[in-house]
Amino acid sequence: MVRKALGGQVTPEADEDATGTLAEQLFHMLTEAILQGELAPGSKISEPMLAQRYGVSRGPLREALHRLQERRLIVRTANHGARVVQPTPEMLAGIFTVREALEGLAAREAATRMTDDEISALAACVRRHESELQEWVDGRHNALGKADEDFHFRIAQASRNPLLIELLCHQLYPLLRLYRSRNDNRTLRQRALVEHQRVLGALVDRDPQLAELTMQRHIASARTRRTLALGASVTSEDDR
Amino acid sequence: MVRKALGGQVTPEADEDATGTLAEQLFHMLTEAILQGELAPGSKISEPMLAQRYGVSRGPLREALHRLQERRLIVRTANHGARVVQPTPEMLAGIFTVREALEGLAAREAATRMTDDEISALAACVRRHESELQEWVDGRHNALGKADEDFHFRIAQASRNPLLIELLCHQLYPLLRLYRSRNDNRTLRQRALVEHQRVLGALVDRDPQLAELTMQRHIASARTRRTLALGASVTSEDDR
DNA sequence: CCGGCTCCATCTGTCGACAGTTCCTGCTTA
DNA sequence: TAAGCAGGAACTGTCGACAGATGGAGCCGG
Repeated sequence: MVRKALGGQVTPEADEDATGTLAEQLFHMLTEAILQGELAPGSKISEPMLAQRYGVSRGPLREALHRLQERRLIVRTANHGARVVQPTPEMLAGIFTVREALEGLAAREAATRMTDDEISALAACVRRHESELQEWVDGRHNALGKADEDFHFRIAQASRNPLLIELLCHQLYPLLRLYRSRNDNRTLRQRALVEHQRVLGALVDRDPQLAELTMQRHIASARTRRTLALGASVTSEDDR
Repeated sequence: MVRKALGGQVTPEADEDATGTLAEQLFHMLTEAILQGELAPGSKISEPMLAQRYGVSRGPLREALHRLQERRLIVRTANHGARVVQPTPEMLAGIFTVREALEGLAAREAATRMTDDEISALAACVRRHESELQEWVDGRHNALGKADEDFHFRIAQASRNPLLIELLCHQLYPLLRLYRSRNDNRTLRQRALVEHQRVLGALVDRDPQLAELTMQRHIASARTRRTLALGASVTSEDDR
């Protein structure tokens, strides 16, 4: 009956979802809606509108909104309502700076804590990434983005640090998806693959220092790519 | 009448507090109550009881609880209620590991971004710490703890990274206060003062690398002190 | 023609009440 | 006597409704 009664172990894949309570479901639905772009960045969130749209009352909806506020996906001002967060280049740079530190830490910890099975799974993940890159078809970049995220997700899990896992997987990665748009071309992904292989190699060698360094350089490389590609994304979009 | 009617500019210092809305007030009150120990770690939270205690309805209270859940100060399970988070030595170690990375990053960024005035203020903070240490009186460790936190708080602010500031000041530092108990003696605080002076020196020299390293060593040193002092606090773990 | 004021529609914040579930208590029965 | 079951009390989850506040439309005066 109880689904997450376990105390200290973290299931590597199973995300919490469909927990039964409406507020929980709404929280996940709204998170996806924001990250998918269904709720436009900067747009105002009307509680009655959303309540009708999802067929629920305003009570659970407001509870979900308060959680989204803590996740920095929406901004609430008293008596003015909530707005979807507006991504800025400065915030993106800040996210990558923090990510470089945290993912480097995760890779360093993973180098000593990862099991052989997990390393094998990670290697398979990289190979899948590679094969997907060979049979490239435009319009599939969505699946590729997931393969990339899966790589980082597995390393975060292998750090065995619940707080670090939470910060990376549940806070930084979602925020990054706000910026993940049409800036994935083949050259960049090939570059990312090479860097992933380097990190994997360091993990196979159980070399914490090298794992941290290769991961940090990978994030830094991704930052320059992302910020450069973001140059033309000045959205003139706004509504009040 | 309108308190924060401005639209696009964010006030650099003013923290949200006493916003008028009950859910917001409750969120801060409950945060303080948990961190102060008024709500015992691991204890169950009864919504009707808390609602009566603060003289509000369950609606705003539940909204505040959902925010606390995202801050990892309480744990909620569906249809079972909420419990104040139970600190564990493993979690403490994880917090310090993350903190070492993030505060090192903050110190590195602060070395180049901090203004001269901010450095002066930080130096004054360290001197105040020093003078308080000289006129030591037992029972005042609470004020000293604030002085220490103020030091790290200022450096975090000087990183100019909103996400980093949020993670450190609003997530990690509160979590740390859960463990801050009666383990502050004079020798340890003297040691901390010396380390603070080293970090300050690196910042005065505008040396990012040295600032990061001294801060990381300071956190690591604090970790060993804290975890050692925590040896006897093995609370009999159970619930449910 | 434009600036300011008034009134109103809408929304957010808050409350009380109802339904479903869980846990505890007490009784029944082997 | 102990295990199992039924009943009820209390709590969580959810909903609809009311009060205060905000923003805008429209009117009036300069």
